[in-house]
Amino acid sequence: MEQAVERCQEQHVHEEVINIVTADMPEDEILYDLAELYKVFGDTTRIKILYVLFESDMCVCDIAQLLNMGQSAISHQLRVLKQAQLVRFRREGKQVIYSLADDHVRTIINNGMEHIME
Amino acid sequence: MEQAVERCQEQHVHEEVINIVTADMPEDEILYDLAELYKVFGDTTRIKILYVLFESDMCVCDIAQLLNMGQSAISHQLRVLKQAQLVRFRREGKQVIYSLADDHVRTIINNGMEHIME
DNA sequence: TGAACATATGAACAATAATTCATATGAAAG
DNA sequence: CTTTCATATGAATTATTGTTCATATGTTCA
Repeated sequence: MEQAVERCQEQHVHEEVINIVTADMPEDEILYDLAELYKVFGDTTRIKILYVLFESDMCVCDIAQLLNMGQSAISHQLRVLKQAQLVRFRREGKQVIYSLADDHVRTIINNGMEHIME
Repeated sequence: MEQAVERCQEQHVHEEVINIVTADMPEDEILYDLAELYKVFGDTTRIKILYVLFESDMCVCDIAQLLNMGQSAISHQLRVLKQAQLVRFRREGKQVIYSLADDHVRTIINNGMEHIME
């Protein structure tokens, strides 16, 4: 991660710009969290799970069935989604029902859709 | 990727829901593209590059310098951003100047920010 | 309490990806 | 046309991640 500063022969950015960039760049921790969030969206299986949950709360087993995947794989991915606070869950008897955490999920996915649909 | 269908003892989702989910789920290719797009945002270095370009168009060397990273690493990541159509570039003499492709980038990043800032 | 079902979890393996190093390409200036 | 500077690219290495398999946890019902 550490690296010697590389420098153009002549510097091209104005001092002013450097100051603005440095001032506006969020803390490393925030940038890290942001990247972590997008990583969560960066997997087809998880995207599919979210799409399923757009329509209806659902138990693990039914999600696995709908996506034609193993229960364990879905469970692992649900954990990732849970940690990112994108889904919530409640127990109902033997089952665990998952649902979307909030509407950010829809917003974020829709924005992505817009971009790739150009 | 292929997997035997796993099925709950009793099926819990209504037939109706299955139909809706199946109807509303985008093509696999689209879901793949969507995941690919988010993967691009899912890396701190690329997020930083985008933040830098929010403020000003910039050559590779200056980006590397601002982020205190190697020229090669930045160049590799710019290629990824370029492929995702998130940045554009133009040649100016010996330098290659990169800039944001469009405003989706800001929108997407801002949405992510909102989520993690809760 | 024990059997059956639903889910979670840890280890292992395969696949991806980020950075570095070395080098190639390409432009400009002498 | 040769040197220098800016960038791109391929190979190698290390780190990360998704899925599977086996098994543990936890709930219900007989």
